Amino acid sequence: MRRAQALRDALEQDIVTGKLRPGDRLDEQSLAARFEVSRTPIREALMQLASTGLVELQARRGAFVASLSFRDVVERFEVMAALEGMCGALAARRITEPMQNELEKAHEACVREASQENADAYYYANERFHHIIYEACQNAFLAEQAQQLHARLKPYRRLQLRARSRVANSLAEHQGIVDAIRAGDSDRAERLLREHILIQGERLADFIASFDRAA
Amino acid sequence: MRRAQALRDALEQDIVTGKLRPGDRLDEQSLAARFEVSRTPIREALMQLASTGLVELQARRGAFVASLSFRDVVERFEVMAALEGMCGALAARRITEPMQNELEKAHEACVREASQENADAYYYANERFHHIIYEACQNAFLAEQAQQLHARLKPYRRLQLRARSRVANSLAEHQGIVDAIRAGDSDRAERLLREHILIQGERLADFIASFDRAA
DNA sequence: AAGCCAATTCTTGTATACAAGAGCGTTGAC
DNA sequence: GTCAACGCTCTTGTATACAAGAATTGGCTT
Repeated sequence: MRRAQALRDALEQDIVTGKLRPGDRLDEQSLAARFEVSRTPIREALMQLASTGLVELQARRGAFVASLSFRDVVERFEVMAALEGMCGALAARRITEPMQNELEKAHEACVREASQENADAYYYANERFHHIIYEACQNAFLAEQAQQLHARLKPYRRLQLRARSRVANSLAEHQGIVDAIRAGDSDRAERLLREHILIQGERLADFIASFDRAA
Repeated sequence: MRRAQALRDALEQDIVTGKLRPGDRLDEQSLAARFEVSRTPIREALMQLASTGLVELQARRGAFVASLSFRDVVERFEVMAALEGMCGALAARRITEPMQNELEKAHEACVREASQENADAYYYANERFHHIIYEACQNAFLAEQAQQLHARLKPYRRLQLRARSRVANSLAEHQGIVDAIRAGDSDRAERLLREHILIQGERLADFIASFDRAA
């Protein structure tokens, strides 16, 4: 009945949306009761989530919603930068004409949404822009890895979009990336994409630092 | 009793060493009988292996030793190149003095083993060299990702070491990498390491191509 | 009164029993 | 003789029962 898969998605949703918060204990029995299944599929779902890093399993102590330290997050942004840079470099060499068109349309959508001042809509347009680059690199494994890490960093990426100026800068960076890919300039595409991500990490660091000072 | 973990390691060993071959069916009952445990920890181990990509789970059809297509392997070498490049770039900026010394000793060990014509010993010396670079980047997540992919590519990397000239070239490349890291030249370290890996992918492609022609 | 030890309880980890779907073989009909 | 359909078996997926370790609480000692 493939229940475990559905459970995995449900729990993932709860974690990403913040319904379950970092550090929360994930008791097998309670979850089993809540979803009206036995502990077996619950355990499967938890292990799958652990493999993606959303959940932390402590031996004989149970499962907890993973809480990334500041350092953990910065480290992941660094890796994300490397992966996206590689995607960009490969995309610049390998992108197909239809994909290039899609990329430019996605960029235009970002510009449109940014002017509407709708943070959520802009976020999704931005997400689509990046996903197209992942696909365009013609390396399914790389695309999958990039997408997985992208998803993992989702809650942290949203934080730093709140700064108004960041959106404007982000759009300018996107334009440069689109241009580099269209020109087939893989070195420039890689460098721009990598910086685009690293800047996000730095902005996040600023945000957290200011938060810490306020507290 | 944490049996699942031990089972995972045992199966992983069997797969990496070739005792279990790509495409082999992993029957839960047989494995349970062989390891004298119930199916439950076997299933846990299989799912963990699936998350690392060593095993492929087909719904309601069971587990199989994952067989990577030629394309899959090339894709993974591309990603490995990006990750190792990043490790090198960060290591050049962040490596500590003791780590630098360890790296140079590891390189010397490679040179020594290469002259002995002992393929296995060289392989392990080479592995240690790369692991030191992973650790030296001071990014635990990146190091973990690199190590995991490195392990996954192990069987394929060994293939291309058979060409004698490859070992000599590999040593020369290592020397360049050591120098770049010592000099703190992150761009050069990144480029050299990336090429070092991409060359392996290409040599492997040559090897497979020649194998296909012979067949 | 405070701290430590022990016992009980609660939770995870494993075994076994049961359900359901997929594959395969056999048999019957054309 | 061949093809198709039905049923059986074998395997996975889920539920439940049992074992073992961890935490907490209560009592005892200092």
